[in-house]
Amino acid sequence: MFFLPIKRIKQKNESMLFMPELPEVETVRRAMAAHLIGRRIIRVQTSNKRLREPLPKPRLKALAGVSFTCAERRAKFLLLHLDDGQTLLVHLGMTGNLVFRQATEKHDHVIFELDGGLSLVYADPRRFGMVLVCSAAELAASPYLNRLGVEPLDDAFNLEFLWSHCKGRERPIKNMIMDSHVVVGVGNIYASEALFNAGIRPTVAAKRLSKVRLGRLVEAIKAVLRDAIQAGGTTISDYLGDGSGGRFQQSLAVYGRTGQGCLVCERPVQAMVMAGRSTFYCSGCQK
DNA sequence: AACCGCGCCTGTTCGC
DNA sequence: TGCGAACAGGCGCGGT
Repeated sequence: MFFLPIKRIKQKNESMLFMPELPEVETVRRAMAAHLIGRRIIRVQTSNKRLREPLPKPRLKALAGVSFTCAERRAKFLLLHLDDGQTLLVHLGMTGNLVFRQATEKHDHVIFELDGGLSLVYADPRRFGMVLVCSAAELAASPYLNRLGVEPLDDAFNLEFLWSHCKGRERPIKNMIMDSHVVVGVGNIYASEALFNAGIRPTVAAKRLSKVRLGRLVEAIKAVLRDAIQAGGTTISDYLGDGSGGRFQQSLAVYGRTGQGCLVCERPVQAMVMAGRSTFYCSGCQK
């Protein structure tokens, strides 16, 4: 039994909040690839709660007897392929988690009892996530997957790509990089962090940014996501070793640090709301 | 066409 | 002290 390393964000009050972004989802995918593939489902139990989509209970329960063959990630979706040709399409939403454990907890929504006595649990207190069963045809036609932008860590996400999207666009650069039809997996936290690292103020109109600065932003996005995945991957081996449930913690330069000194220039970190989302930046380091 | 704001959810924290 | 409001955010959708 082990725990998955979901990043915990420190709030003003020192309490912690789960927030799966792309690095966390990739970390979960790697854990599934390592420990779920090849296992057979003995029985499936579900809650009666509605997630983002209603749970397909009959189709979930009908999975008894099939085995997991492959774990993929697309954006923040997990694609857990099965040997009957179907795929579990899982999104962790804001508070979802896939974890191996025996004891049932309050917010468990799907429990896959596996051969070997292990259980895989989908838990999600705020129920922003989803667990769907898709045939190959349904997966290929899925509206959730079809309109997604490029993967930020793919070569296709590069300066030319971002520049072509920013050209002539009035919208703020933060909204642009958080638009999943453009580039996927850049959530609210990493958007603020990447813009800080690139020295770009989140409010700047996309079309005002030079190619040089957009190039810095592309690299900052890739770097912050790569670093976070690296850290998540490190903790996986840790908690497998001693079962202590290691937690991946990201050191954040601006996110959630309103009023605290910038780590570079010591000016107080500014907070504002953009497109309904809290946004953080340093007025000294970001222009 | 481009792009913003809303609503879904619950646990935690804040203010009165 | 108790209770309601505010807040956290991914993402599709409706509206401008």
